[in-house]
Amino acid sequence: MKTPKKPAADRTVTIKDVAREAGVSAMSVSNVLNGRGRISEATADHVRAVVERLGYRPSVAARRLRLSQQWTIGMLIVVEDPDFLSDPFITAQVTGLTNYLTAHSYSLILRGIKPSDFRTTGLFQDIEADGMVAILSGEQEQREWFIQELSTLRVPVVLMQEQRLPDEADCAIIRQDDFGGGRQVGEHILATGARNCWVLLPQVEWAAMRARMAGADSAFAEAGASELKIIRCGDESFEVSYDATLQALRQGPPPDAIIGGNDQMAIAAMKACLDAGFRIPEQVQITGFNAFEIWRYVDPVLTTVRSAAHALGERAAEELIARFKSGQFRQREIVLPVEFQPGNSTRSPS
Amino acid sequence: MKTPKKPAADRTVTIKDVAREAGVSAMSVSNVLNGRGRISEATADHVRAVVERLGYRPSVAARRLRLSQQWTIGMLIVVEDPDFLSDPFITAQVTGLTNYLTAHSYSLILRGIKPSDFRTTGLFQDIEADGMVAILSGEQEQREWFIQELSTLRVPVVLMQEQRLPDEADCAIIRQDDFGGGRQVGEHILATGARNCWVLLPQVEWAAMRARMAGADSAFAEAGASELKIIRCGDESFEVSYDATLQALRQGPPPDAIIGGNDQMAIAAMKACLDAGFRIPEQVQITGFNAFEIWRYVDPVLTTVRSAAHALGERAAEELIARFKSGQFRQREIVLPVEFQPGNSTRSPS
DNA sequence: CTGAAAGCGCTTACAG
DNA sequence: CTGAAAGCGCTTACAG
Repeated sequence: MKTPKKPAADRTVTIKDVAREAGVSAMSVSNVLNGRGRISEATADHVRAVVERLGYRPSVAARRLRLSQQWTIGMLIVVEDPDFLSDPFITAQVTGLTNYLTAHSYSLILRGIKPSDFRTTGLFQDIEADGMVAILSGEQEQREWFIQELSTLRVPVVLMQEQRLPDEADCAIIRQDDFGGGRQVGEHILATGARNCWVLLPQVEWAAMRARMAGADSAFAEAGASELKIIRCGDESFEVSYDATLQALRQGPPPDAIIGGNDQMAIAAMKACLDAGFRIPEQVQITGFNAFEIWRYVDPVLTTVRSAAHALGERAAEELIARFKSGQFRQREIVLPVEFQPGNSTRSPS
Repeated sequence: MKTPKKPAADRTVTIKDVAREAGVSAMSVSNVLNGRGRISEATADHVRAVVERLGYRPSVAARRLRLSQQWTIGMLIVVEDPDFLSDPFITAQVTGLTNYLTAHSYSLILRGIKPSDFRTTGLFQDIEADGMVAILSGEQEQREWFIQELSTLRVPVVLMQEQRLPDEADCAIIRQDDFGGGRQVGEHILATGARNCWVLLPQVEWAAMRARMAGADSAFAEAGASELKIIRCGDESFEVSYDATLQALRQGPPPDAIIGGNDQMAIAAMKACLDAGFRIPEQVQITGFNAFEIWRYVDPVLTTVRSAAHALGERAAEELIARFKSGQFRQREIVLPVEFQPGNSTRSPS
């Protein structure tokens, strides 16, 4: 037996095949499928039947080339940690983004990049998208450099959690009210009578975390309380935050309260305090930030701030799609509210 | 003043522009850029300089159409929970996948789909990718239906954590040794003297979770211990698992041990036991599965099984890319090992 | 209501 | 070593 001829079914079915089979022109098929132009119902039905029978699926690549539109958003996560989705604050943003995009027939291309790699090669230059969303970390100067690089793609850019609107025109920032949340944390702690407080921050700072601390700081400054003492952790991991807290506790008297840069760090600090023999919240109070699922896992339940991460992602998608339609961002700076959420790791205000 | 003419810089720079500017043909530019054909060094350098000066960026869409290759993998996550990235087991797989793909110049399109939506419309038919990776949940019958639908895309498919190799030819499954891990958990618990045990499972089962329990079950059956009692939780969330455990505890004597379907559920069960006044591990032992960061957050530290989630994602990408090159999967069923990790939520074997 | 032609921006044989 | 032509699979004016 000879090698059988490649069956027709194995070739890609194109719009021409459908047209030929249906006895119409390719453009009629296109019109039927896209609901454009005027086509008689009879023809349309017939075309649809042939499409179904042949299993025709339009080529997205051809459509993209023809219309120079990609129906795609690129999401860039620029963090040092290769396990870039381990932070629930990031995953919630990604989820919100992709859920909104899917509902509006857009695709999401997801990519994590290390800042160090970013400098050497354009690791996102091959992403052909109608717009980009980026989560940046690191120093201000580095972030500004990223933003400039991003602008070379010549597509609209939304920056998540960036605090300062860049000069680039076709760019919007969207963030939650970290400063306000931090301020509420500070006020709450002050109201419990705490005065001497620590702040737990990672070496590589997030702009958002800095804003949280600035908020707490402003409350302390107004109240005339002593300055917040910064405890630097190598990173945000449980282990490192735990060790940093324990070491700080060994070097002197404990603080009245520890303000964690996020929930993860706060929980590590809580464990460190407990292991060092302090009672929470009687001796040391603890606060976190973000209120993701883990915040309930600990005992006592963490006082924290409920963040709008999922909403941030959704909103980014919404604004971007609106931008595509109107030609410019309707708002270049968007701030979503956060909600203070008292737990049992702090005392009731006296 | 009249409307200024659209500046040249605003038009997309094509390969023709570069060719004209460099005084060569478009194909020479293409050859220089792709390192194909024989081009004199002098010409190549000149072309590269012009590319740089004009800020030329090749059109991926055109390249895709021409070569009918997408350099893109689609990742489909079919779960009921719209917050589909909240499970660290899933995010670790996604991260492993995209990290490997990025390193090999592939893009990842990420999409979460509800099983219910899946049935009605092809929510992934518009994804034009060279291959697909899917994480499926739900009943066996439903998953089989998904797999069939996926095969209509006519691209290679890798199924994560699927236990049974489907009939579809161009399809591979990759999973970790959940059965073996579950068996080790069972053996460990039996060795501590526990006999009367519960198992915590969500209503909507994961094939992997079922395998874990089957593993534990086999150890119990061999030892002649009493059957594992299944406690059904509405879902995997902290709240629901907590409530289900508490309710079960109220209805009769506590078990010697509770085997959680994953870490999250185990931690919820642990809290429920503690809140009900039981000591862990003296009165009730607890085990989880996966060993993600949260397993350390609790006290006592959870006995669990370290999973290979990140490696699963990487491996999926690797196998898929190998499949593109060779024309067929080199292995259709891949099982990665897991590692039992004893903590303090179980007693030492006596 | 329907169709023939042109073109989106590339790359692959095929010639020279 | 270099180039002119054809074509990937669509859709958009433009005619009829």
